[in-house]
Amino acid sequence: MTASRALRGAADVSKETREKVLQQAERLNYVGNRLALSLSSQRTNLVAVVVPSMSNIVFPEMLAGISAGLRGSGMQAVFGISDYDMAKEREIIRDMLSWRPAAIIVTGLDQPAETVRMLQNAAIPVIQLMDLDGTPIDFNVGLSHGKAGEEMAKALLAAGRRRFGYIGSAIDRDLRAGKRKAGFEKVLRESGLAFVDERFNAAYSSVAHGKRLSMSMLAATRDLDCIYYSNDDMATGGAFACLELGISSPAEILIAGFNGLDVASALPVRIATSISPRRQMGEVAAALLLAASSGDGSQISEKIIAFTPEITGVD
Amino acid sequence: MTASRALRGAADVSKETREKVLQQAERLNYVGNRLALSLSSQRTNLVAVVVPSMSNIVFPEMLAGISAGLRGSGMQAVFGISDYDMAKEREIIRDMLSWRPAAIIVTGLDQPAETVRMLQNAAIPVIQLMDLDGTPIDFNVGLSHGKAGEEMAKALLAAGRRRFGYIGSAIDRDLRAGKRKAGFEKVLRESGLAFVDERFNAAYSSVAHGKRLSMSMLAATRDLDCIYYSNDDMATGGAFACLELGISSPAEILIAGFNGLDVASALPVRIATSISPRRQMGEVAAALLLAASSGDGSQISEKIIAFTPEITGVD
DNA sequence: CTGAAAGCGCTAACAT
DNA sequence: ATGTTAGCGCTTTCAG
Repeated sequence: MTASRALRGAADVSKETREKVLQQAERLNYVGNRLALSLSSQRTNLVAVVVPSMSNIVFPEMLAGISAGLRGSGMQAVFGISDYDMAKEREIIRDMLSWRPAAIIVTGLDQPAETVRMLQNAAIPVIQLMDLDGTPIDFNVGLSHGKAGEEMAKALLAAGRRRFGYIGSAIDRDLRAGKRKAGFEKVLRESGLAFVDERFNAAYSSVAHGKRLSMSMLAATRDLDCIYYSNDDMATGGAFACLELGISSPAEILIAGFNGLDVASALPVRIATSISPRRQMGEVAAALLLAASSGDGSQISEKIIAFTPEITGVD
Repeated sequence: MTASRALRGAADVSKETREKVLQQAERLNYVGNRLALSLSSQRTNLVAVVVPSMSNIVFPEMLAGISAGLRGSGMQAVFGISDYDMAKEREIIRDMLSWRPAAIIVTGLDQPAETVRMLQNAAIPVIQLMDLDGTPIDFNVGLSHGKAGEEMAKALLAAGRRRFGYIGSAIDRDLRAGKRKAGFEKVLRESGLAFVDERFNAAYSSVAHGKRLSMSMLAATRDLDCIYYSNDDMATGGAFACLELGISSPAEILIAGFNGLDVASALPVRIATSISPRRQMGEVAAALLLAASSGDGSQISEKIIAFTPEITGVD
């Protein structure tokens, strides 16, 4: 018992005893057992996080934000990858909950009812991250992808663009990309417009797919002055296609994406994008959850924290 | 006791009883407690993984490989980010070991002595991933970065390149990039050559930094026919710089990187790169560790699994 | 096929 | 300042 106290730096241990304990611990290469600690104390330092993918840099960046936001708090993030599969996500969450995490962070807020029930039942802070379009279970940190699509369409229309193409990927699984497209289309419709051409890829977004689909669209028609992409990876491929085909961009055709990736801003052609603060969202989620589990709920004023992506490169 | 058996599908439970247990579990929204399970059974399903960064897509891809390789095994990966900081890595490892993981995967094999001692003391399979240049603690899956640098230099020399520049980032912390550079330089030296110009960035690699450093190098001298970069992110920035400056690449100046990123292969200019099988390395590490902890060590023939990166785009 | 006993390594609460 | 007791929720082992 005294050793236990000394090891975790409790107050009521004589300096002398503490020294001895620490010394022996060092000598024996003692490593505490968190399983026992957590089981006994009925609390863990685990934060479960579920992301849809690791192949798109935005999720790792978000994880880095969470990890950084948690640093120093003693909390430890545990990650699971759902591959954009709701059934897989449910199993991952079930599995993670069995570790009795202090909180859980999931991507988006389109979980099916059973997953929602599981999450509610866990009786821990739940944060739904990235998206804002839907009904949150508990906390919600993100941006409205529908609105992001709308705003981009408005900005492009204001800049005089009229003939739009759309290029996307796995639109059935990447729900947030779908919401952006829907928002974009809504604004187009309100101006009596529609996409001139649409091309999709069954697989997930990548620069190569963006380029390939762009090449095929541009081979079919040049009657375009803007192409909206599901994200910046795809858009980067579009920029490459323009460069290769000698299409002057943005003059002739403006490439528009979403995320504000590092690579997009360095591109030799200017592209339009909405900058999503994914790292910051992760940090904010971490801060929120720290506040929530510190018991002092009083300092939490809002359960929903909304970000607005900044649009750049339109003109 | 019977419930415990029924829940984990043990054989010796009557069908009838099992049904009843499962039904009640469902009704009560029962979620098992892994803390208790692991404490009691003296084993966990956790695999600790430490990576240096989440901002470079290669590490998330490696994690995705590990995660995929573990799927179905019941094992769960837990990730920590060291920010290329050996002291931080040590603390993360210490922390992770307190969860009594079944195995641990760390990036590279340049851990300081104290970390090595901790790892050895843990008495679990240790896999050092990505690099091969050094003395492994236990298992080692990766490629020789020194050799990768050498081979790239040889290939470039064979293709007739002679006047080389080097552009890198955080070379003091990214040891593997340093090994590639050292290998490259060694081969240059053997041909009586050396880098004409070198530029470094204190921060980590990014397309933007690659572009910036390339612009400044190309403003200082054009007496180059090849620039070797610390990796493909930086090299992509170099390709962008060439495009913007109207330098014909690869004809005039060839851009050479490392990793074989998706974006690099779609670039409108051909760049040279070594394709590192990072996802596959993750999968192999997972398979290895599964074999190692299944107790059946007999099926493990090699403790060191070496990959050879394929060089592309040199000519 | 089911149950009872003991214990995993730790901490909370209560002595001393 | 240190020690004692009980128990976290499960599994392992041994009995029935």
